[in-house]
Amino acid sequence: MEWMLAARPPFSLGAVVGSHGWVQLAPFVRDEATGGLRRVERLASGQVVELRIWEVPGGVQVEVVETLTEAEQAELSDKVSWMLGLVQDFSAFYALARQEPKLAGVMENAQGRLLRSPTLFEDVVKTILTTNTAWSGTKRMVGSLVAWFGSPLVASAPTAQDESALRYSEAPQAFPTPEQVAAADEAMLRGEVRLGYRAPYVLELARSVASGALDLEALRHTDLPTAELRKRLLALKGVGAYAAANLLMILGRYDFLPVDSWALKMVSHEWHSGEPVGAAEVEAAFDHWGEWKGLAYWFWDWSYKG
DNA sequence: GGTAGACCTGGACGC
DNA sequence: GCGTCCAGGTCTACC
Repeated sequence: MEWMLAARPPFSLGAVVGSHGWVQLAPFVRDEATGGLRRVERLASGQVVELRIWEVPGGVQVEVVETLTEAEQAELSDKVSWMLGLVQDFSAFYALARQEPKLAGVMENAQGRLLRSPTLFEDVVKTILTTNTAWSGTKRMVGSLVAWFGSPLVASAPTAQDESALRYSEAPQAFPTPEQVAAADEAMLRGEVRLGYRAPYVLELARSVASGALDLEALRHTDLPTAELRKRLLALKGVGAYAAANLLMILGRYDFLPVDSWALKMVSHEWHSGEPVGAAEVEAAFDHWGEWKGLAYWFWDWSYKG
């Protein structure tokens, strides 16, 4: 079955998919045939489906092979809308960006939305797995986590033994739920999934969410001030200044910059003749963009391409 | 509040 | 093929 979801204009699915590296992380798959997205998703009912999403005039078309109940279809619509930021409004940012040649074209290209996962749990895990590692390491760790703990798209009838046994699978799988990760132990996350020292961070996060002690998903729709929301994120083990800023961007708050080694290099060449700079210089470079500084930084047309 | 060192892995490099 | 070095953010202990 398939259905259409409307998007606030301007909208470009290609711009969302290309907004950052998330599309390269399982279970996201870039759909080369349509320029859109594919993704295996587990529904609240436990059913596992493969979503296909492509752009149509006015929004996106969503397709799954399976027949869904009304509730399941509504759940998927909510997830797709959140992932693609279909209702996000960037008109205030575009009005400011119009004055800045380095941001020329952001409105015409419908830039602003950042691809996000259906749950904040998934985005926090992925963000933790971007820290202190190369991008290839992030892809490997996320892929391994999905392969070990995700729900398979096509499951044979499980036996009692299968239910308790963990099996690595490269078949298409959904991102694991907090409960599925919480059932692991740290040694397994270190030794098999090879998360390294990040293993206890991911495990603690999963167990906090699974036990109900931490309502992470509530932060997706909170009206907390950005500074307070940042404090909540920084309270998560493994989430520091960079990771918190990255997550705030995903949550639609752009007041803080995700300053990493790449940002330091770019700002160094853009405004300091290649001389080493610190986080303060990066912040200063974009401070005048106020609540939009994160987006200005993200879509800046850097002179240095190295 | 600021800083040094440890954490873990994969890739680059030299032998 | 093996060993060494380095890059990549965050945490903890210490000052």
